[in-house]
Amino acid sequence: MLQGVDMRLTKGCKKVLEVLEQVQELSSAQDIHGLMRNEDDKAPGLTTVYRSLESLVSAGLVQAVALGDGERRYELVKPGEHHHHLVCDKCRSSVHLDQCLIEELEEGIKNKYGFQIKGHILEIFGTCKVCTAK
Amino acid sequence: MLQGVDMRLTKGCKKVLEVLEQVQELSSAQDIHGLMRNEDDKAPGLTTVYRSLESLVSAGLVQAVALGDGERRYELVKPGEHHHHLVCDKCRSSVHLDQCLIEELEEGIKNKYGFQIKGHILEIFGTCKVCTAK
DNA sequence: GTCATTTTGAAAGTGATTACCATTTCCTAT
DNA sequence: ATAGGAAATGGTAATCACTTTCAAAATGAC
Ligand SMILES: [Mn+2]
Ligand SMILES: [Mn+2]
Ligand SMILES: [Zn+2]
Ligand SMILES: [Zn+2]
Repeated sequence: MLQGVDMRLTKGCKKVLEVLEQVQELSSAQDIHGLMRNEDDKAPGLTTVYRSLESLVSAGLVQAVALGDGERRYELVKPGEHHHHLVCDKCRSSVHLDQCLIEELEEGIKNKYGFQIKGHILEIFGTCKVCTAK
Repeated sequence: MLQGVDMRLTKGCKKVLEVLEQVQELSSAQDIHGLMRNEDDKAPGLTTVYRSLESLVSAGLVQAVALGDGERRYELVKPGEHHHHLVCDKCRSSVHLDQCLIEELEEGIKNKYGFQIKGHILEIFGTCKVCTAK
């Protein structure tokens, strides 16, 4: 899983990866730190968690997700890939979409506006199937 | 322009609308406040600017834009409508897209995932035509 | 082992946004 | 016009995620 990853795998990074493998929800830095410290008082400090997440995002192993509330979330991704979500207002669960809807538009936008796309944010909010049923 | 708008148009709101009509860039609450205070020491305070923006967004006259940095931006929109942007990393200018790419997907997502869409965020980053030319 | 480099983490700092709360303004009934 | 209650205002303090600082601890090449 970490084949050919071009980065120093510090203790902090390894611990963060462990936690992200466990929970498969979107987790904030503080969530991750809290989970670590629950089962080990000697787990990395919050600063290290932030730094590790930064490294892991640069390396493409983790993606950062902006939900528009001031709190960034993180999750494991297939190296170098990314995806978007349907986030439920009620239960905060999220459906992970299997394909990016934006990448296929890059060519058209480049042609129409002369704009060179380098990144994007896209998240969809609403009510999930389970919560609608209630 | 304000026909049939269902909200109390306070002094603060009017002043905010004035500023947003002038600048047609995405502006933060603090930008707006700063512009007001530049030309009038008695202009509404920052708290009022935030409150006014909240009302105007509810009324559908203004849209809030999340760019993923912790600072919300605002801009006038055609009442009840919204749109998305191509934001240039270099000069921070933004192209306002004429159609929402997500709304047309709502039906498909509803059918595929049983997810009822209520909102979304979508912003695209990169380098604009002008900055690429340099 | 020695010493330079990297990593770590508690505490302090930052910056946007929100909560408080006392004062002012507005509106309506008399 | 006036009194009184509701709404709006604005300075200050608080909040909260995140970043910076800097000194101590871990690492690793020689
Ligand atoms: Mn996901
Ligand atoms: Mn716009
Ligand atoms: Zn995408
Ligand atoms: Zn849209």
